[in-house]
Amino acid sequence: MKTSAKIFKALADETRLRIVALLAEGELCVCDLMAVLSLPQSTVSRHLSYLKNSGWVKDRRQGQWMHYRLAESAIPLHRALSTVLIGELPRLEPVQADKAALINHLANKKNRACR
Amino acid sequence: MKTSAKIFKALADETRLRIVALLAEGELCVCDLMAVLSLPQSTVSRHLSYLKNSGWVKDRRQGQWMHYRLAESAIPLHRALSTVLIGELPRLEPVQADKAALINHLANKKNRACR
DNA sequence: TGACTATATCCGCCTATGCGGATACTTTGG
DNA sequence: CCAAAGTATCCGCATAGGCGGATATAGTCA
Repeated sequence: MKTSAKIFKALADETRLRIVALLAEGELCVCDLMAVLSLPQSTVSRHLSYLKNSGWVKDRRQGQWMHYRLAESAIPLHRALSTVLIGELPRLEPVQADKAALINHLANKKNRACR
Repeated sequence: MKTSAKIFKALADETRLRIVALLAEGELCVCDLMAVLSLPQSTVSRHLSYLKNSGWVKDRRQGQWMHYRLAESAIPLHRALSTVLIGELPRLEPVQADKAALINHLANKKNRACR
C-alpha cells in the first residue's frame, strides 16, 4: 500500500510527468532533458533522482554522461500505469510540444556534445 | 498537464488509495469509512474533500448522511486510471483486509444508524 | 596533473499537505 | 425550538518536497 502510494507520488508532479513522457521516446541524458525542458540542471537532476528512487527510471553511466530510461517493473500496478502513461500522455498538448522540442534539440546537437 | 499531476496527487496517499478501493465496492457514507479505516472523522472527511476536489469522487446528501461514490470522469487519463485501480487495488493485501472489515461492519450495522 | 564537462548534492527558503482535537454547521426527530 | 447525530472546517503543529544557485564529485582529454 505504501509502495503503491509511492508509485503515484512520483507521478504527482508536472515536471516529472514531462520527463516520463520524454523518456518514453527513449534513453536521454540529463543535459538533453535540461535543454528540452528549459529547466536548471539541479532541478532536472533532483526529479530524476526522485524517479529513480521510486523505481520509474534506471540510469546508466557512459563516460561523463548519465543516461536515463524508463524502467520495467515487476510490480503489476507499476506496469499497468506505464501502459496508461504511454497511451495517454501523448494526447496532452504540453507533451507534444516537449517532443517537438526534443526532436529539434537532437537535430541541432547532431553528433556534437551537449554544449 | 497540471490537471494530470493533480489527478495523480490525489492518489499519492495511502489513506486515499484505501478509500478509493472501498468506494469501488459501492457508495459509502463518512461514518462507514471511519469505522472501517479506524481513522478519526476529521481525517476521513479531509481526504474525501481532497478526492472530491480532484474529481475522483462525488457526494450526495441523504438526510444527515453524506454518501460518497467514485465519479466517472470525462478526462481520458482519469478514466484509464480508474480502470487500472479497479483492476489492481484488489490484489493488495491491505485492500483485501479493508474489504473484509467493510463487509463485517455492514453486517453488524444492519439497518441501524451508524452508531 | 590540470582544465573542462556533466552530474549530484547541499543549502536556505517557501508552500503544500498530513495529523487529529476542537468547533461550527446541517439535518432530523421530538 | 432544542438535542443529538453526522459531517465539514478550523487550528496549530510537523514534515515532505518544490525551487534554483552554489558547491562537490566524477569522468575525459591533453
